[in-house]
Amino acid sequence: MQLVTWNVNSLKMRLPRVLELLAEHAPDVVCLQETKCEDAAFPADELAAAGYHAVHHSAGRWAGVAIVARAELALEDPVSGLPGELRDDEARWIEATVGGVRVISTYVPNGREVGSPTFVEKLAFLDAAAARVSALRSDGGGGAPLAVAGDFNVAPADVDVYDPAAFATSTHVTGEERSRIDALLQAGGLVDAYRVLDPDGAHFTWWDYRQGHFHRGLGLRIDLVLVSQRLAPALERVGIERDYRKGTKPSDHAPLVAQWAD
DNA sequence: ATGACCGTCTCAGACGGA
Repeated sequence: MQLVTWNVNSLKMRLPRVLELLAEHAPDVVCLQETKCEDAAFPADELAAAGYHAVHHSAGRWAGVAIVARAELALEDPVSGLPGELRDDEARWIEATVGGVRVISTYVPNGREVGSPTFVEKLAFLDAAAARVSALRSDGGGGAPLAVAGDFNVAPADVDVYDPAAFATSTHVTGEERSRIDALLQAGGLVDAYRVLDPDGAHFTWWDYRQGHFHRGLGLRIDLVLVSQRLAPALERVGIERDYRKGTKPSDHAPLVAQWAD
């Protein structure tokens, strides 16, 4: 299976680049974040013309997540929302079973400032995510493996940050956030798929639009695909498609592609 | 290339993003 996760920063603005990705990679599944797309405006027809269908969780102008799959692959048992999240109107979590894998697309709250109300919401969201993957792990009757993909808004280690000193007082790097990523992995029996094949490399998935950060190599690795441990030996490729951060109307995030043998 | 972001909702400027 080939799975892509991509924070598109508006599906409406990014649709040409999304269709480009579908044509180039022909992925089985694409997890999208920040669709910023009302239900009525969701581009189902354009995706269908490309041979894909989708389930979508919308909050209107902000956030929004979707799971897109090849039309031949059913999107079974879709569930929107995360039990225990403090803001259940923000559309940050969606699940569906695709090809025997329980796939989740998530957009973790940014947190803005350490200690702010939204930072508290971010930590609570990560706690709720850990509880949810623990439940999915234990009650999976058929033992469906998990793929939790999305924009976690946490850089798991200092190597995932272009300048750790510059982030000394920032969100995305605190012990509180990183320990919750570790707890999420533990709760779900998951591994960070990117690190399975590249244990040490400094490679990023997000670069600020401002000040030429992309061209200066100043980014963060905050987009992750977390897979059940039993999938780890089957991983064939986990790569960041940097070219999608270039060209006409790029998102500030690059797609992350994970491929494993079925 | 010596300056410097993008998208949303609304229509000049706020708000969110990380």
